[in-house]
Amino acid sequence: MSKDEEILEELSEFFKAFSHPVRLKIIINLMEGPQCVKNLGETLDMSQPSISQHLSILRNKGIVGCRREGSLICYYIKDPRVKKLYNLLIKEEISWQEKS
Amino acid sequence: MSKDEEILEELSEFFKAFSHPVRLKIIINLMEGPQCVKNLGETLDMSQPSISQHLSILRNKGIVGCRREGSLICYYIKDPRVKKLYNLLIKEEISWQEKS
DNA sequence: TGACTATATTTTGATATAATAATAACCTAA
DNA sequence: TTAGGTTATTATTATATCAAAATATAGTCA
Repeated sequence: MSKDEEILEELSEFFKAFSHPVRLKIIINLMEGPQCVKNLGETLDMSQPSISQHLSILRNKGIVGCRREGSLICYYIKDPRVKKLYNLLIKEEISWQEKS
Repeated sequence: MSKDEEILEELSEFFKAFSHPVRLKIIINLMEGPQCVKNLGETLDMSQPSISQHLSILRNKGIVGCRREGSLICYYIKDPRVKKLYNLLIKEEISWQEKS
């Protein structure tokens, strides 16, 4: 695969991370700060395995990172492009998320 | 479906448009100006039905629009978010596309 | 009208993704 | 070490997406 094709592959994989409403929700939540899986599950009212699966997709793409904190595992936004994308296109659409 | 969920659905569908390398290529080409299907097919070296299928996906999401010009059908970027996204995240990655 | 060019749609089979349930792994604290 | 809480993985099934081929549609021009 040529260098150019690799770039397009990587970019399309990046966007694929945002192409599922649940993953969008997760990313939006993490934009407010690191969160443990348990909190995410409660906030989003979803089953633990489902959250965990979507987190593993985001992790494999390098979109998020995680660290253990005691008995919890904390996820955070890792890819700097996420913040840019969030500010440019996502933030303005999700008025319900606005923090004063 | 709640209003919020609809917004997330729409956003994720938008990003899904960018989650395939061929569609990225098409979008990048259209960012340089409207193109007919034939030109796209030649530029990207792909079969006509394949181009046409991806174009129809982009059309259904409102990402691109098209108009007939004589015997050709011309596609163009329609969704204003595309330009923002292109300038923010795509342009800088695709050095091979640079126009002097 | 008929032939030709350009584009779209449909169908099929292969592959990827998704949701759910079940289970495993890992930490902490008693 | 055992129990309980937290997270990850696996397996299964359903669904969606993809590529390729075949076919259909629509416009143009002789």
